[in-house]
Amino acid sequence: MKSDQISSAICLAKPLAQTLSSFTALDLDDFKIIHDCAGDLRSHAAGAELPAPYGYASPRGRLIVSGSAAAGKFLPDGRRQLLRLLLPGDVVGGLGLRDEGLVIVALTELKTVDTGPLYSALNTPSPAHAALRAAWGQAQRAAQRRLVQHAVRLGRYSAYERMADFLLEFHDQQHRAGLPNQAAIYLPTQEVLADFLGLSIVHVNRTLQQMRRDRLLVHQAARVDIPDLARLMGAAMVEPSICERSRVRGASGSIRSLAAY
Amino acid sequence: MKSDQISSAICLAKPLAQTLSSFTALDLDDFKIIHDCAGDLRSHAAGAELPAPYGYASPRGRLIVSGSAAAGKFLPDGRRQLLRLLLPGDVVGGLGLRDEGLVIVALTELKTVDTGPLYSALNTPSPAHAALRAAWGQAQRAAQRRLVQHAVRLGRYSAYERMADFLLEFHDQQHRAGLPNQAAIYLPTQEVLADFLGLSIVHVNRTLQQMRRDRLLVHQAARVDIPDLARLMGAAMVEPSICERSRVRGASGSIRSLAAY
DNA sequence: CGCTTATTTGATTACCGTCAAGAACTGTGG
DNA sequence: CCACAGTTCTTGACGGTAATCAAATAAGCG
Repeated sequence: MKSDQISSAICLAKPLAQTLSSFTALDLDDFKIIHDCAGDLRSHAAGAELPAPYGYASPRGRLIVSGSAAAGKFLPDGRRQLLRLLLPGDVVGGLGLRDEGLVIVALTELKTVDTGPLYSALNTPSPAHAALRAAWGQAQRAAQRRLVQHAVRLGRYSAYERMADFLLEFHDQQHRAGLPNQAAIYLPTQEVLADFLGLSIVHVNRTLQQMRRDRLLVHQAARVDIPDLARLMGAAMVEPSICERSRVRGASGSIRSLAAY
Repeated sequence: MKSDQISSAICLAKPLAQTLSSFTALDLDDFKIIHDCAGDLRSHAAGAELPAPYGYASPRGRLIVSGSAAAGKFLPDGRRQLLRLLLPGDVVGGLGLRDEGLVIVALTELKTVDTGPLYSALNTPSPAHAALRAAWGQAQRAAQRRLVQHAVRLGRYSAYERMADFLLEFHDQQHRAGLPNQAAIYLPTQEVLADFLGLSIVHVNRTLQQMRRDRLLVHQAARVDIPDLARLMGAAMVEPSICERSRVRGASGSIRSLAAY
């Protein structure tokens, strides 16, 4: 294998490695497993619906390496409700939440790879890769918590609260996956936001504007800066004290060691 | 063990046996396992919040044998969003969806038992109880599907659609657990309904009245009759053709054999 | 038969959706 | 480099669904 292929593969799997090690510190063997998930690279056009073998019905799961997608349900009259936003580092299908009945659509040009090695490591009950399994379990539980919180938002939060809470969650999701700038996140189109938050596109626009006027965020194109995380948490009714969104720090050392590998 | 104790235990576990065998036909050994779940019977007063060891944090899971409960999240200002309605036959905690961060409240006087034997059978990778594990897995996936559908309802369904879809789901849930009358279901108070459906109590009342006027249901006290299931499905935008709510029939034979046991 | 809890009803408000149209941004080809 | 078509974003006007407020039944229950 040539060296540029290796570095390319590292780049592909890095968001997953970052995300998992944000839950539990991994060792070098675990990173090798993740890094080996580079087979069967596939592209999907923006707006395309992922066929079952590459979506939740994928037998071993597929890792998103670039682009973004969303899982949701489509109603017969054209309405749709998105339930998960999928970013690089997210794995769909295979083990874990299958979310059956959901459709996955590519929001942008999307690339995925097969997760055969990861699937094998998670399935073997051997003591090896215990940390990897632990991290995987935590990631699955985090995804489940997000779904639960999403239902709570949709049922009982106002548009403003809903947006604030979502922005915090998305912020967490993106930074776990390795986004460097601590105060910035990147949003999908307002139409996608509307279908995710159960709002109309017009109301999403007005809500974002209101939050800008309230200095909760600075907003240019797809990039959003959060000048005061604490105030945004206030708007989302998140107790800053508890902060269940804590992260395991110090994993970056392991990431660096992977780059050396 | 005296004979009346046996019949009492059978009665306790029957909703769980019914539910599981509605997914996959079980054999006698499986029923024995379920029937053995009768230890550590506990009562909780109506309105009480279940302490962690008896809710989702229960190490091996607890089976609801009588009464009803709800899992949901409470907001600091008093709003609450319920996410699951728990009936006899439902198991909370232990294996399966842990739904962390959720609180369980007893809606009525509630009795639960420990599920030690079931937990052991599900955890042993032996070929014995394969059917039990399969049924358990399907039950877990059904619960996950209900959560997903709940989020879709909360996000994109009108109050009327939301109520219709919920009634169908609740109908399915109750009849899997063994409710004999095919056309009837039993509802919690309208306040609970409101907190589950993300509506105000007043609007729940008006929505139910409208459905009564539309002859979608006949409504006396907690009991609701559904004269025309197909029309209700239409109101909930459910394709009657696909009918993913299909049931494995013929399990009643096995249930009878348990009674003989 | 009072007490509490649950259901029902009316009046009013507001949040958010819909409709419509213009502005800004994007990439494309001449 | 600019005209263009196509998204995406923005803004205004209006309407409807559902929340809120308030109070009157009705229904369990000791």
